[in-house]
Amino acid sequence: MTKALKFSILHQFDNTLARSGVISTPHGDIKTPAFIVGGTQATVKSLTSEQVSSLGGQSILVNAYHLMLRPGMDVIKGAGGVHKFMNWEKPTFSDSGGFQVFSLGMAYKKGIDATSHSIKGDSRHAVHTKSQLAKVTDEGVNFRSHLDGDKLFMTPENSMEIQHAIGGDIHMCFDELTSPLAKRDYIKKAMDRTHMWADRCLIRHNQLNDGHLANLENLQALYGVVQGARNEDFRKASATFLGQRDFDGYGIGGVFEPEEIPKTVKWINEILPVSKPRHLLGMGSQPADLFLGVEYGIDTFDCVAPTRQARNGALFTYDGRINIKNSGFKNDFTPIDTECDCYTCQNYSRAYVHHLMMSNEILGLTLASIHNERFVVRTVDNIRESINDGSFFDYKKRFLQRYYGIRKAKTFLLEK
RNA sequence: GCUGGAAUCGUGUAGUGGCAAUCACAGGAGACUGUAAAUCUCCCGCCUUAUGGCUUCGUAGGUUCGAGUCCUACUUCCAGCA
Repeated sequence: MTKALKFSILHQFDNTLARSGVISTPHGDIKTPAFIVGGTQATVKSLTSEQVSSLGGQSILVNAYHLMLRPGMDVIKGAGGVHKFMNWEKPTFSDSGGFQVFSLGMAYKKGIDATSHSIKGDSRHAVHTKSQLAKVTDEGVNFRSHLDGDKLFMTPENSMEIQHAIGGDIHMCFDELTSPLAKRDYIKKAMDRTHMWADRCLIRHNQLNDGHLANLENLQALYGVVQGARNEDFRKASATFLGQRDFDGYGIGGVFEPEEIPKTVKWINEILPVSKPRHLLGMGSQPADLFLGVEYGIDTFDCVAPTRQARNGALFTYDGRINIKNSGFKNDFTPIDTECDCYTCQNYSRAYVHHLMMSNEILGLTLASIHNERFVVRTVDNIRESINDGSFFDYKKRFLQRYYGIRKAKTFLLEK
């Protein structure tokens, strides 16, 4: 059977799960490990597609739920697919809407802090609110549009139909994440449902791909998505179940805490077929996530944090994160990072970006986003090179010690 | 000069006899991980670790148990009239 996606491993790093390779799609290649840029609504917020390309972005991830609501599939089809719609010719991932089952469902207005798996003090009572916008059944998910309250029903099948209409290269199965507060029984139930949905996604996906056989450039790929929260037995069961299916690759979903990355990813990647690419969904807001993910076998990441944090003033430097809005930068005429090769650092100062952010000027969002996205993309590119030339652990140690300080970096360097 | 009005946090305001300091902006700091996010949280008179103490409604008096609030004078500003 003709496949939409080909994955070639170039280097398998000794005694680890880390590897480098190339994912080939109808819209070109992705050198892995790679950082996939978050472009939820068919836009990387504040950046043109040309800017994303210029900063080294190899691929963008768009979202089925958001694009279904607005502008709607008729518009995307009318444009000739998402690549033409947003003038992005490179490989494109699409997400299924599964994350919105979580963020508009269990997590909706409950103050659930994904990074602390706890409930923020003042909103404790909000656990009992019934205002969530998504309710899950085996058949699918009842949504209320977050835009206008409209009733929607999303299923594994129509998620695949939407993703095929969007016309990206790599799709995700429609899945169900569980709240960090969920009980073991529910985590199992959601995982089993995710598996059942994965089989339904695969069937519908193959039907839709059959319709593309006349023009092989339209063939699209599908990743199964591993769930199971923080439970080792569930994660391994999920990897086993999905690993036996004929997916083009795998997404790892439902990881919330950076500390979970090494062990969770290791449990899974020791089981998933070595020959298929693995994508860590939604993680990668700080350098340690990227190094540890790769070390334990991740090939691609996506994360909206670099652009979101940039819009809010938190910028990466090799010496740690800075908040460019802080008053100390008012008269600082040096670049955000003197070693950074991004467009912003080559042309503008901290004082200027500070001024733009304080004045709520939209150019500030763009310059800050270019810098952060370039910083993360370059970091993963450098990690890839370090795998190819055998210097991964040296590079990891040097980078993390400088970024976090020697003491904090130990946490990440002890992992094995 | 006359008449009327006004004066409260850095700024604009709320408070019209009962523990002054509401709201917004400006400012200070923090958070953000498959984007309900150019959003959210905290601080923002002074001293403080404070759940603590102190100060303060243009100035000076007065009325009252009690005044940012009522009365008198003054100062400054605004409007109108000369």
